[in-house]
Amino acid sequence: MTTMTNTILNNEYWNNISVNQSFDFDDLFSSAFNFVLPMKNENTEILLLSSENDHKYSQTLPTNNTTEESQQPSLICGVCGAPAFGYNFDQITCESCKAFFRRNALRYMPDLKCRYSSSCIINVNTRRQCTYCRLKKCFDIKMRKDWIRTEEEKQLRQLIKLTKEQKKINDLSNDQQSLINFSQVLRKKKRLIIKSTNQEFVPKLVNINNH
Amino acid sequence: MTTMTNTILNNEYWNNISVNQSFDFDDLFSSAFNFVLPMKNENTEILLLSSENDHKYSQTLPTNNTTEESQQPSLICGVCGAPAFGYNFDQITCESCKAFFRRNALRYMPDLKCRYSSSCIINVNTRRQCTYCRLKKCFDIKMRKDWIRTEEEKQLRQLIKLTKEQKKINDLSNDQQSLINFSQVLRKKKRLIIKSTNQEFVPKLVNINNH
DNA sequence: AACGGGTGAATGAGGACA
DNA sequence: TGTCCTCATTCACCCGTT
Repeated sequence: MTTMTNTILNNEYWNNISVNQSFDFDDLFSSAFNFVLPMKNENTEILLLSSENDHKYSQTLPTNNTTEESQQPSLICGVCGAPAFGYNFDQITCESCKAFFRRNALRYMPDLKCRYSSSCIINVNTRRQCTYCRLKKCFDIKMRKDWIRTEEEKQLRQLIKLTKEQKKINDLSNDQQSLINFSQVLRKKKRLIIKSTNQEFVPKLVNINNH
Repeated sequence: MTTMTNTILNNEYWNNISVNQSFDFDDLFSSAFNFVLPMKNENTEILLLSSENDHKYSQTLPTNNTTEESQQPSLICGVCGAPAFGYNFDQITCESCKAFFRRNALRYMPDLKCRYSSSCIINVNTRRQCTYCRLKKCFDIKMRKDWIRTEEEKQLRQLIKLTKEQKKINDLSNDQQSLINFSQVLRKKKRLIIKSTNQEFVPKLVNINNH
């Protein structure tokens, strides 16, 4: 029954996109949307049932009370509906969807294939069950993957920070003490550099050596 | 970068996947169920009781059990009643029923025909005696066979893993070269710094890392 | 205060082997 | 078949920068 249809749909979809060489997830996504018909998922009922859980969930959460004048408009996550406390990647989301987005938004979509019809309902209870649909929903509500810092950016920030420290030390007198501190910073930086060579920041390093 | 490799690999993979043959056991099962008289299930009460079921997603909750000795809520397997330690395929089960379900849930049901009246009582001692009824009970309590990874999924995961490892190795070998150069640069720089601790070598550092 | 990142215990999937 | 292990993922919490 539906499983069959879903499977076929999925395969058709994936076969199609594999032809397409675009690496832009956004493109992949929009094509996915055009392709997949909204269809009822056999899990739907289960998912809907679980509203009790939702209730319990919101109950138990520490409602940032602090003298109960928590004027927080009690935000809810645009992805899963859990309580949220602010914006993450340009949309109101909970902590877990924030982390989820950070981890997954840059992944290659086909790796996250949905088992069903790419139209899973995402809520607090089901969010863990389908990475594809959760991520799809993140993009749906327009979370910005371009706000995730790249490895390069992270390394750069670190270096800048260390450099600042270094400069501070520099500005101090050049007595023995500062020398000692300095070598500490140097060591730290060296470690950082070595560490960074294990990651995808490498191209930069390689470039340096190629010239 | 390596993403490219991943992509290519993945595309090859997806192109090669045959238009998968979906075995749908739901159908088989529903017919099997029509066949079997609705009978009292000794675990039913447990299942209904299981507002512990809400505990299911308590991972997201701020563990209410804090003060208490975080004793496992002493869960019991919904299939055989043995001690359980968490959810497997969406229901609380013991390790052995988990393994049993993984191994059998995708089998063709008629092969497992019960030699009695398809109403065997399943408990820790009897669970091995009737594969059919044990499996039936698994489905009764709504274990999800669709959460068993398909061959496809397993292969994909494998592929992803291998690709990552490959990448790491690649990066490493690249790095060996760059590391050598880098440490040379570092040494040089260090000498320079020690020689002239009072000057503004800092910008130099930044520049080097920016290229 | 907001909102980036990082961490580590817990969870739950598969696998090996007796 | 059942036990025990490995490993990827999740998310509550915390830190740092702006």
